[in-house]
Amino acid sequence: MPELPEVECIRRELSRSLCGATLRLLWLRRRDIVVGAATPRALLSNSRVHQINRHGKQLAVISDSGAVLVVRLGMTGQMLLLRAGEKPPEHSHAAWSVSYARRRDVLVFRDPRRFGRLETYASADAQNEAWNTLGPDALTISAALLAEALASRRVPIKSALLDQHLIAGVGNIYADEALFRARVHPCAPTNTLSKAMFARLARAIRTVLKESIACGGSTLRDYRTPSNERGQFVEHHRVYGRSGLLCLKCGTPIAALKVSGRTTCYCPSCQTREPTAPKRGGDARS
DNA sequence: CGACTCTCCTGCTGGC
DNA sequence: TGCCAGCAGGAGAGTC
Repeated sequence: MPELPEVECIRRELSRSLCGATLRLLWLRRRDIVVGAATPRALLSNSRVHQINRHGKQLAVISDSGAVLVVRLGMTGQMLLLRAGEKPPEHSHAAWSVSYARRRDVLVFRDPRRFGRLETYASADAQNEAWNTLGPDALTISAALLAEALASRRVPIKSALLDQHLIAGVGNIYADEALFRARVHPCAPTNTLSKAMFARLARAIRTVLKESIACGGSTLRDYRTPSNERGQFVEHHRVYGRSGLLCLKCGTPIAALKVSGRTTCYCPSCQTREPTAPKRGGDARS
């Protein structure tokens, strides 16, 4: 499922392919995936792509006309670039022709499970207003910002990390991976985390997201880049999807439980529920 | 407001 | 071999 690293990989590839090109809406097979006006104009038909931005897991395609199309991929959403004439795969809901200087391609929004959405905005201001309800972007989150966003919550830290209004971009995979790297138990109440724990967690979130981007993201099953490539970061997962296997650090079997209804994998030995007791001579180094 | 639970969706998996 | 329940999960809506 696309989380921040996957969406960032998609953004980079789409930026290379679409910026400066003109889109034309070819078809919209399902009106119900569109939030807002679903007119060709709102869907950027006959608009030139100026820029593609990302915040958290969302993409914003900014057009020269001022209209903005926000793409939310949900669990199984894909933005695919097909050659003209290539048959769009099943569950493709919208398609645009992409005019370049010399060739044409087809951009397709595909989403089998249909948790994804296309949101249309008449202006960048309207779109910014929507993004302002999201928390700070996880890729550059600082310890201070993370603590500020979360510290007053009493829910398990894992639940807080999944709430896009608190911090944007972390989903189930990277929440588990970051908590493991920060040695924080997923059920630890957020308001009991020490300053040192928030510092480790912020660093772990940035690191794991950057490493995943460098690997092209994590493909469990559905995720593909616009040119249909799989991401390779699954091979670097330390806890997610490793329930019952041994912790790579200490050899304890990785455990699984449910937090906020989400499968959560963690190492019962490496990840502590309580702040580390300060050692003689000061708090543990991060 | 915060914290839960429910709901939307399809495709894969495991049990019988 | 075939059927079906169960599960996966992002995020908004609804409830308390």
